[in-house]
Amino acid sequence: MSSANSILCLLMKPSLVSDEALELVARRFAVLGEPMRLRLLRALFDGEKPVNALVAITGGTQANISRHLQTLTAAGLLARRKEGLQVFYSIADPSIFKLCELVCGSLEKQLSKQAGAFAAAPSR
Amino acid sequence: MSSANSILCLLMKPSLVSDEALELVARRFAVLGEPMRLRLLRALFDGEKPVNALVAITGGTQANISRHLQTLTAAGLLARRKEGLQVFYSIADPSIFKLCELVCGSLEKQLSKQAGAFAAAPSR
DNA sequence: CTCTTATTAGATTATATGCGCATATAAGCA
DNA sequence: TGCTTATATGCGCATATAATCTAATAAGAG
Repeated sequence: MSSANSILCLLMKPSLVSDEALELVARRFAVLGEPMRLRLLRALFDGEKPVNALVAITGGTQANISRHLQTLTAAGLLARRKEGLQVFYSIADPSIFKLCELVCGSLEKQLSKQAGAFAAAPSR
Repeated sequence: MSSANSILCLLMKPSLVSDEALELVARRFAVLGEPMRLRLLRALFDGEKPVNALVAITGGTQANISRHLQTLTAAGLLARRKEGLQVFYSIADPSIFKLCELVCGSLEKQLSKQAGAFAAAPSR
């Protein structure tokens, strides 16, 4: 059943996606829609790190970082591992990688097209 | 240069993604983070439609739909074509399809795993 | 030109959310 | 038991943005 639904998704029939599912999707995108949270994900791309390291890397306040980590974890994107005083976070959902890839590629293409509109303007 | 950057992206080195690029990515995710905008995209998955049709399908007010269409167009996700009195919108960025696929799949997996945590709890 | 229809734009309000401060909890150590 | 470090959270402010209302523009018909 899960795979059948997945196949529908693959067959590009999102009109069959229910409104509830759509809200979940929107929520996930919204979670990814904050620069600081993306910075955290970027910092975690090469492996798990404790909170204090993430605070140092991102330059945010400890409280703010903790909140964002909570948001990301609640969304199922990060995993939490406690070891003594420290808490280690790591990326739990590998789909993040491809998402980043896709959006990066799309934005690149879009920007280079816009740039080309200036440089390669025809004899119009 | 563009392709080199793309390759870096493909090689999973987002730590090299600049903060500026990261803001752009966040913005794109944020645009996709509103349910009504996803409903508009869903309505457009099978081809271009005029605004009044989108208003009817989504059930939103005309003014609100217009604003969201503007947001999506400004983000480069939709294309606008005017024909007489009507304005037709269509999906301009095909990466949307794969994005939806990825997130849908990820959420599906996540939810079924959560469900399984209840049903298939071992003899613990 | 005037009327009608389709779409967009401005202004306003309501809601949500990021951030920082202070503090609370938790874990280890003396 | 205190003391220190690491992390989490309650609260308030500022801001961003979604939704609604009221017009304003644009395009065709009479």
